[in-house]
Amino acid sequence: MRLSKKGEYAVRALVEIGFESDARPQSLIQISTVAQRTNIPEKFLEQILLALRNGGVLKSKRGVEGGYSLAKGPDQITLGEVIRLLDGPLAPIPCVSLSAYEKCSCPDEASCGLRIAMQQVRDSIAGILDNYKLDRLIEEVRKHRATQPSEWQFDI
Amino acid sequence: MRLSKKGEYAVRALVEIGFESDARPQSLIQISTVAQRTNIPEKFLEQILLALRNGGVLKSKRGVEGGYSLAKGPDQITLGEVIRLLDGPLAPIPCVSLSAYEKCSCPDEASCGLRIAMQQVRDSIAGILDNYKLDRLIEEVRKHRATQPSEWQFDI
DNA sequence: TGCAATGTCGATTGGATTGGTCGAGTATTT
DNA sequence: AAATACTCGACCAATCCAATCGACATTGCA
Repeated sequence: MRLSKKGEYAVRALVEIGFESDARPQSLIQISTVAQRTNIPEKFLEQILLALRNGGVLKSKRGVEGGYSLAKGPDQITLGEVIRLLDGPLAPIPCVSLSAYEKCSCPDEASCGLRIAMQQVRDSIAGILDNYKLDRLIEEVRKHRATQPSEWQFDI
Repeated sequence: MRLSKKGEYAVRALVEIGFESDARPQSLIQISTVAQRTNIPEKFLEQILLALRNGGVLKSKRGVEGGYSLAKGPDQITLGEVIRLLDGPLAPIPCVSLSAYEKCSCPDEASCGLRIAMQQVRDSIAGILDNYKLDRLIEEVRKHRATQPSEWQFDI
């Protein structure tokens, strides 16, 4: 039932990128900068940002003065979307997944108790994460950094 | 965010064992029988039942005519307890786990957005699974088997 | 007493996943 | 052309997952 490092890093990195473009709109931020500020291994972060880009959450520009920025407003990026992109389906068991449904071994899904319980779990996780938007996380960090001028940078 | 086979099998096996002792109180049921009825590999099931026994969910009797039975009433066994026993903490990230707390890398947990979101997820998962009791699952199977005299036995 | 049925337990295994690294590309700007 | 970035694929060690094996301990019964 765990969130992987990839998923965790993705969220932390997105907050950093979103925070940046909140402060200076249209600005790009480089992998290496994000890596330093968040303390995420650079080459690992590279993979993660690439996945986010391919998933339509980030956009990138190559070459000198290149970098990453959000592909859409931080009010349109949900934790659910991000975590699914890096960690796969939220459902604890494939027979209750909408995005990656797979039949399980019980003969009658409708009456399978385990399935009914896991269905509830899935709905509840998705209900939370699909409504938790990036702007909310950025706002929290903004407040926090305003009062505590971040001795560390990696604080989401 | 997934439930392992161990967790899944544990629940399926417990329903079978609980169903049996519901039908014939005080009766014991052998690993091999549970394995056949649930279609779980016998040696793998052995490990699982042992863990459930050591966790106080099952009790066992050795030797001829031995077997397993529930260590307490099916109304006192929750899915949360069972899944924690086999799969570890429910929390998606250790910094929101009650049973296995571990500090994460953000300097201020109280204002960490990711943590706040995951806290909600944890509470909601635990809220569901810690209130979902075995008797409810057994009841569902009982109803189902009454109407459909189980061509398959492994149907939870 | 002996033996067969049963649970107990530790070791091992093959494969997948996780977390991460490396190095050679390719695009873009100056 | 050179410098700066992102892109992409291969690789790696460690861990976990699912399952299997073999030896052993306990019990009931003949």
